[in-house]
Amino acid sequence: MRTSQVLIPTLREDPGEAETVSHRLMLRSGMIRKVAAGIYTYLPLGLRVLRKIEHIVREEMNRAGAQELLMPIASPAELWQETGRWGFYGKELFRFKDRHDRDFCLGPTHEEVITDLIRREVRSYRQLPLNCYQIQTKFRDEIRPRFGLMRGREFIMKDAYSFDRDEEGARLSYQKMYDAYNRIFTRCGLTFRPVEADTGLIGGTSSHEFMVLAETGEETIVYAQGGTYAANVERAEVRPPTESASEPLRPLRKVPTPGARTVEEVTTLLQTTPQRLVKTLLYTTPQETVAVLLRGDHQVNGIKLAKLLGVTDLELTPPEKVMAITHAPVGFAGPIGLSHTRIVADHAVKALRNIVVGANEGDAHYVDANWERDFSVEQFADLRNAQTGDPSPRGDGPLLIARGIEVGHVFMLGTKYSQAMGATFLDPQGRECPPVMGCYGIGIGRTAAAAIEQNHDAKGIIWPVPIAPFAIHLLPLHQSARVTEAARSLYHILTDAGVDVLWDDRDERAGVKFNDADLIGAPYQLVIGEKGLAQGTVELKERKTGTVKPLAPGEVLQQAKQRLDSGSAGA
RNA sequence: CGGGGCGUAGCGCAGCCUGGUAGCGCACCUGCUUUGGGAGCAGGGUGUCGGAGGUUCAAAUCCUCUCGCCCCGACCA
Repeated sequence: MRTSQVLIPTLREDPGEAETVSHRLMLRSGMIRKVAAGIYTYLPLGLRVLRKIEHIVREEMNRAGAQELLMPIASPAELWQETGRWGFYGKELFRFKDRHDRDFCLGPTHEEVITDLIRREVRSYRQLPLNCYQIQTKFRDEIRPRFGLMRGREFIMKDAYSFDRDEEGARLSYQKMYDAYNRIFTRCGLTFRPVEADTGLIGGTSSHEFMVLAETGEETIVYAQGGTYAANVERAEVRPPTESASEPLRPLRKVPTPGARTVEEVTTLLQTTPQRLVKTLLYTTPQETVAVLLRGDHQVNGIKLAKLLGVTDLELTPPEKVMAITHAPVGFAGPIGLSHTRIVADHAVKALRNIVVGANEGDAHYVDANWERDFSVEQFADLRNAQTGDPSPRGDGPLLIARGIEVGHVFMLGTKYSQAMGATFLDPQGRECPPVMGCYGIGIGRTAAAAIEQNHDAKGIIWPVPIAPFAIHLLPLHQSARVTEAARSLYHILTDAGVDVLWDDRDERAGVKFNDADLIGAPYQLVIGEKGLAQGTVELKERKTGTVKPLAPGEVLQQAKQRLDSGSAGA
């Protein structure tokens, strides 16, 4: 393709609206433009990347035995009412009425629609298993869209739904998708990791998220160094400590700690460590307020806590209410003398002796407090986030922390939707059974964004070969007939051989072309200038390393092919 | 939804505090020169100062309301 004939409006300066690397570079390289918050137009360059990713996804989904179909983006309220999600989903579900005043929504996901189809069309176990997928635009009216394609309101997603005769079959379908996802992200040239994920409110037996590893990732994952265990920190189990402190109990004392509210302030003042302090956090649910005890250096895990309490709504108790309950400002709450409030504690607290806790009065803490002797705990549980150095729950080494971007999610659904919607088939014994379902998503645009987060430098994007909008950026540096002719000739040789070439045929200076090429990020640049041609060479330059290889024009095709093929290993 | 911030030329910004002719850089158009990492000179066009009210002789600037967007937290591909 010629630059003069494609709309690639590159920006020299960073747009003010973008903070994140991928967002900035997508705007600057002319891949996307914003239409409204979280809603974007994909320009030719951006669309090419999406298509490349979609192509890989299609191939691997088909290979895994899934079949493509396409569901509507609008669906009637009735379907959502059947599963209760019309009421449950909240404002994220974009609702509207048609001219007859009937309720509709834009599909944020398609369990209802696909299950409706299956209940109509599938009668017999002989028709199962079945795995249907689509690549389609989804709409979720996100509370806060951000980071460009990373979290849009409108976004392109591959979603697949499997239907099986039984649990065993469903596990198999799940495994096939798990394997397919591994192949997909490998083929995309990404460094990623499947991690155990929280199953959320949907429940179910199994769920994995596919995380592209990147510093800027929104998710925190933990993994066993050298081992196999990896999980989203939301889910990662923390085992109770195996040993308790054995030092003798010292008498409880109250000490003044004026103005010391934070763990750091208190431990500094009392010359102790966060490991010997227990913080008391008050959480409020629709039913009650609960005190949660955690070791000073540990972070509460809201999901674990919500599960323990059996609620979905949970928030830190506001300061006025903390004052009412503890008779002290925030920062001085403690378990001693805290009446009428349930106290739960993380396992780690049980193992401690002679700890520092708040005194439930302003500017004072207790030291050498001890569980059982000085205060009671209703329940010990795993309530904290795993952190670096914690033992892996699988016993395969200490845990490390990394950041990741969730690009895919595979999920065992069980019969939640099939039962709710009365989808059944007849098994060999003639009994009516609900199919066991799974669902599997991949964010196409987010995968593109994640690829940029993972592959860029100060000058721009460095696309992995398999998803690059163009494999080679052809850069004639001069307007002379000789250079132009050499460019034309190489362009045709390469494109005829099936290589995606972007030919910068603009009348621009070398610097402009180089900078745009670096920004757009084709993995290779083919530089043609008078200087080289005088010696009978052109230059093949690798974007990632900057390595320049002088070549005779006749060698270019073979050399380029060789590099591009090795760059897309696994394809 | 809570907290913070921003809306001024296509893009990036200054001007606002202390009211008085709307500016700078880039981009764009014309010409000449230049041409291997975002060229130089000369000339040129560019604005409902996000919107609506109000105060004032006078509002980009002060006040009120409103819309949009960005960033930080609870949701998710």
